[in-house]
Amino acid sequence: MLEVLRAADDHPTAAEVYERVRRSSPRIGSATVYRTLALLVSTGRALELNLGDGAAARYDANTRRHDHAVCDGCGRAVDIDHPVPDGMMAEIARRSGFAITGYDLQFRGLCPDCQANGSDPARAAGGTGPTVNTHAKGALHAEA
Amino acid sequence: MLEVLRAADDHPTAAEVYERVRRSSPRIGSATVYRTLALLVSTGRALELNLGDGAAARYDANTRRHDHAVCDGCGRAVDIDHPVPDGMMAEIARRSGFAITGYDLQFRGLCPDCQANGSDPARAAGGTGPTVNTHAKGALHAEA
DNA sequence: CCACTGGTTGAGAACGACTCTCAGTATCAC
DNA sequence: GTGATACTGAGAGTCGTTCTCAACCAGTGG
Repeated sequence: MLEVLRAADDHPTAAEVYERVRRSSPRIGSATVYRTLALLVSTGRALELNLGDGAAARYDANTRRHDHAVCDGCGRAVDIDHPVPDGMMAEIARRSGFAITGYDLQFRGLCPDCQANGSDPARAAGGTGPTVNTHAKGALHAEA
Repeated sequence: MLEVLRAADDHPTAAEVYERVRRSSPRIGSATVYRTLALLVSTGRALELNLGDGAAARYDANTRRHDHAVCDGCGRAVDIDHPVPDGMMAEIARRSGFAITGYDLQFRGLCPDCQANGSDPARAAGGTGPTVNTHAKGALHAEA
């Protein structure tokens, strides 16, 4: 199961992981996939991502701290490695009174493929992309 | 409905909005609440938030661009107004190739109340907080 | 070899959040 | 009043996820 996750360069949902694992172990059940995924996350061997489109959680075998850029066109998510400056964290902790332990940053926009395919492609570059319309929710926090 | 949202200084879920609206309009149905909420979001009069704990979406009548700090203890979310520097956006756009239209930033940690009530309070300060255990998912991306 | 124990599994039911469908109702112009 | 149109509430349906439970398995002791 970890192998499946490591082999995936996209960020598969639990359902996608289930489907891929089933190719090698056809008798596996979805409960086992969810259980194992939760175990991997709790032992720090995988990361669970909520990419804010209200759709299913996604999983990532890259456990280093990193953020994501999510395409409003095809739903694809790519890794971003560009930490928020410590000074900003400290400033926010000071202003809010919170003891900040971590953060979660996602950028929204159009991936290079969707930019090339027009400004509002109908998930042209997809493949494993979700089927929900992420535009309504994708507008969340966006200020073009 | 907008009034209910504006009167709320927390970030109510759709179910909480439904419950509050029902006090003044007892015959309203949940479908109408979801429809109206979606309308408010699409016309830019409210913001929909996915606070990454896998729970229900939350709504916010504060439509200015802002971020949130979410308490791992009680689930409370407070507004943060501290934009990511433009230079960082440009750098990420350049490196990823994305046309970035917006972003979504959440900090995780313990709110002042939960810090005062011990390091792992059983949602002591709650009230309208969600009932799910956000710790498993709260660990998402956190590096204490 | 067999019985027992404890952990893991798969199937399917259950759950919560959300969306869809559809009949009923209100509103409007005529 | 009549018909067209839009909106509403109730409830069923969908989707992602979790729970339940019987079946299975490995290990242990006899």
